[in-house]
Amino acid sequence: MREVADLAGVAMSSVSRVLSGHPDVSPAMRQRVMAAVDSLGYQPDLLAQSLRRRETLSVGFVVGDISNPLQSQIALGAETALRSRNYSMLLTNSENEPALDTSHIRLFQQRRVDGLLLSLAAEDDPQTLALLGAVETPIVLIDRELRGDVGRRASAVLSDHRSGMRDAVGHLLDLGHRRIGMILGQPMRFSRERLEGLKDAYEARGLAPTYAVVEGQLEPRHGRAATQTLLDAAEPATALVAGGNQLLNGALAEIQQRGLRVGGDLSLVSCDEISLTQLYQPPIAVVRRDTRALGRRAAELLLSQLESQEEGDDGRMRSTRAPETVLLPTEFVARPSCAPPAAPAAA
Amino acid sequence: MREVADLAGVAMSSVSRVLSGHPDVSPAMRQRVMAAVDSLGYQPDLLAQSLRRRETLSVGFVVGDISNPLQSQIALGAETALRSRNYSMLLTNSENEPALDTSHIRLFQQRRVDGLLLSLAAEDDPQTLALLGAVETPIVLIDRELRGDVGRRASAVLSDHRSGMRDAVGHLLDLGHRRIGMILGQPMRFSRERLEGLKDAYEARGLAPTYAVVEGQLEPRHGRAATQTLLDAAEPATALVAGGNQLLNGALAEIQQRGLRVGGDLSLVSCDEISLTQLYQPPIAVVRRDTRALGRRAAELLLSQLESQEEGDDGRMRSTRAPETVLLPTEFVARPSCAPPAAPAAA
DNA sequence: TTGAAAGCGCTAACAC
DNA sequence: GTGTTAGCGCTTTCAA
Repeated sequence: MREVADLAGVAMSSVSRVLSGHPDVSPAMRQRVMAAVDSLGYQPDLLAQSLRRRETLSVGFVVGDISNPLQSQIALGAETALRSRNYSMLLTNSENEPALDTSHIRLFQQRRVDGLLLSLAAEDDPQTLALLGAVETPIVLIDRELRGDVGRRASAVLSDHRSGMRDAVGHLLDLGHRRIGMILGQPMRFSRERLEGLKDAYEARGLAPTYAVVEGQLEPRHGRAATQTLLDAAEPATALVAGGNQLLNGALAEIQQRGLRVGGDLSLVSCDEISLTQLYQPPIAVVRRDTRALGRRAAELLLSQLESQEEGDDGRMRSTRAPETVLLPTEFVARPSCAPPAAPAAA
Repeated sequence: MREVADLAGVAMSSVSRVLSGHPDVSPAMRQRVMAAVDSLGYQPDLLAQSLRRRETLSVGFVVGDISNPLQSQIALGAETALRSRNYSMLLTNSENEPALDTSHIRLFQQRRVDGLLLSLAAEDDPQTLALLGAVETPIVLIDRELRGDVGRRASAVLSDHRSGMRDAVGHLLDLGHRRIGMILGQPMRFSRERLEGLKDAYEARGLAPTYAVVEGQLEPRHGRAATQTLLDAAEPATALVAGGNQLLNGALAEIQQRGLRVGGDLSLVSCDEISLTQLYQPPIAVVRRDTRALGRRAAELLLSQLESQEEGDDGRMRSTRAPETVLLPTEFVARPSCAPPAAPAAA
């Protein structure tokens, strides 16, 4: 920048003003400076700019595992939205370890990110909650719900898992299934809501709670083990609901191993659309949602917090806008993986 | 840091030395400083540190579309490796637009990233090549090959698509297929290599080149359209090779629409393993590779360049290590999606 | 071994 | 409208 100023024969501050679009600059000055900038191919140093301006135009995104299609779609939506407003995204994987969540959040703070997008590994990790309580920047939780002050101070985008699952289980019940087996992941909001949706459907029909639920990790191994459990029970499940694509993978592996026909011997519903659910034969019914929009809305919530910031008495920036929680819909899509039970339950 | 120094009653420079592990610090000093750091919960500002040290411990990753499983697995591998050496990853999507590639690379430069991990949208975009020619930091290309000086100055991790495809097509030929239809993406290295592998297999058996190839974009739409083309040809293909998971999606959609049985009416091979290829009935043969290792090796190449840097005469850092190119294997996995043609070709 | 001082590249008062 | 100056938070000579 020094060079640009010299070449243009003006002060550095003038160059700075031109480049940052300050209103009080004469056209002549703008001309000279821009000419010098072009001839030198000058690019401002965002690092120095950030240090001085006290904002980095960067956002930290903590995700469990970016290789999971669900999460990478969220990341895409978020990155695209952030980029459209000139923010960059720092991405890190927590490997579903709360301890990594905290260390990454700490690192992002040291990098002075302007905000945090969090898809946490746990909703009740004390370390994480304590750390988040001390975080100064806006936070947006993605499909997570935190208790206490932290939960109240953070924005969030949530999916309405409950209503989609209510429809899904309702569909199975209406087909005649009574022993429905549900495979869930970690005890977080999405699991609780799905379970509630399941209960809703039974209750709405005045049916006894003859379902079975197996909780575990959102991993294929658990999907497979849970499927075994549910199929080997005294009263085997006639329909399975997999609470995520990883669980579906495990469930399908077990189903195939046993030579069961999906839709024939066993009905199946999964959560979140992936190419497998659409192209499997028979196609697999899903509770789906717009995952990309989930990421996009999360970024938008964060941006709206960032863009409504004012300098507080202590010199720190504080958002003037209250945190928001957005609930995005889910939709049950019936497909041939759901059919009446092979041996119909007594009506 | 000022506060820490005051509390400990020492100079800021001493605090700095303690924190950055300078050898010449007395144990007493270390004690005092660390006590102050702990009591204040001080966290160094990485931004200021970066500005001064002239390194950011950050790497820019430009990817076409992170929601693509292939690319998100690469990203996971890369991020994990970078993180293990304390680097952070800035991620951006080019949406397969060369123009976005360049603008993102430019942005990353302004953010003073220490290096670039690039999965470019095109291998021959003049703007991109010109820009890369001016980039000072180490670059690692991911499954891309650039011509000229730029290509020589950059490191790269490449997959050996050719040999895996040679085996795949060889398998189809040995089953009796002669009209093999190949669906490829953009004209980049991975497409060229796959085509070469195809040719290799025909030539190795002394067969006439009775294959058909359709090039296009790595998108489901192209996969579908190409499948139509290949199946509606005067001499319809009896086996299809899809050069990527997006193409497979489109191809399968068309195959199902036509009511064709994979493995029965039509043999099928895809590239890169996804849950669909493993769990489809029948399972789909693939040319697979360790995508996570691809990302990991890319990050490792970059790190080895970064860690062997020295200050040049002009004050800039230059790596003393020559760029490396690593070739990673692919492996053909035969599966029931490949079977003898319905109407066997004349032997 | 430690401290004082300069400065990374930029912006924001403040003065002219 | 433009220039001068101070300083963001840190590291790194240099001198003591």
